[in-house]
Amino acid sequence: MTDEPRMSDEPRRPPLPWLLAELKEATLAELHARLAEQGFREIREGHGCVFRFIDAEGCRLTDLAERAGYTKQAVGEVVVDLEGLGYVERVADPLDKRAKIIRLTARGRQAQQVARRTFDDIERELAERVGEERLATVREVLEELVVLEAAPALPA
Amino acid sequence: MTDEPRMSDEPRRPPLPWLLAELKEATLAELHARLAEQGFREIREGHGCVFRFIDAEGCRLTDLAERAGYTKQAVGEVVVDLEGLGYVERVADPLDKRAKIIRLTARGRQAQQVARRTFDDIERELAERVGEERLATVREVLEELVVLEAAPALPA
DNA sequence: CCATATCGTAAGGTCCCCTTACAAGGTCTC
DNA sequence: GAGACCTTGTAAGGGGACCTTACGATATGG
Repeated sequence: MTDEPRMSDEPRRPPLPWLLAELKEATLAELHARLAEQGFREIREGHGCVFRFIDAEGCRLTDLAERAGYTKQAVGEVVVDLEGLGYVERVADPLDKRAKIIRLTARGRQAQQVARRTFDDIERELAERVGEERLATVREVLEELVVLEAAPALPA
Repeated sequence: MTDEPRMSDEPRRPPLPWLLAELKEATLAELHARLAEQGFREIREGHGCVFRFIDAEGCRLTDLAERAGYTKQAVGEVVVDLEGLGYVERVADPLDKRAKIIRLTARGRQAQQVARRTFDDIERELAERVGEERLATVREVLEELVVLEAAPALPA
């Protein structure tokens, strides 16, 4: 193993979190640029927690918040915003008068579909640039590490 | 090549930007946790643009801002903050009365050193978990993509 | 000497997320 | 059923990390 302790005159390599953040920013910027091109100019990064986690028949704010790992207030604001933009609608839950069912509108579903396709497109293009296998390794490693990180305590 | 267009009933894989963001958050949280353990509790993520880019003899705000890719105002606020915390000091530039030289204090250098070591520690631990080669691939691919992304136009 | 560029700062705004607090509606127990 | 107790969503406020616009003070180059 080449285990040189790093000479102090050689340039430091970029911190891993910075690399991760940069690529995240780049890919996300690309996503939103392409969404904008296709008519979804008002969609911002923060809206993702709804588009990503909402289910097809709709669900409650509490569910979205839990899946996204955010507070209900945070997601609530996003939902209000998306409702104003016409991507989402809220209807009273017939089974629970406290709750409201949040559902994608037709336009919302369209946006979701375009976003998903675009994510795949972007990832495919990255694979073309660095090699399919290598990018596959990146995804695998990330998934492993993120899942591990997300399981801090074993269920009793 | 296994090129199945993804059955609509199989669960969607997590978006790449999300994986990147998650691992970034996890590693950065780990960094700050370890910094806190070692007495650098006040250091926050936003301070990184100074610790990362300042040079040993100190430099000007403008330099920091350019290296970090932020505005002078943004970095200026960080510098004020770090000065208040005793990690940085500002001295008048003898060669230019407009400018001030920003330098790490002894404590600042100590923090920088600990942070750098900790970045390396964390990365080494990740490598132990997923395999040295695989993590090396991750870093290589990230560096390639980030560098490519950062060079949008060829210099004339 | 004067136009112009650069150094840092001031003031205010945006985005994305959090905490604390609460009213309205469910649920469970006796 | 009548409380006690949990949920559901909202209101109000705050913080961190950035940005834009604008400026006063110094440097630089005709």
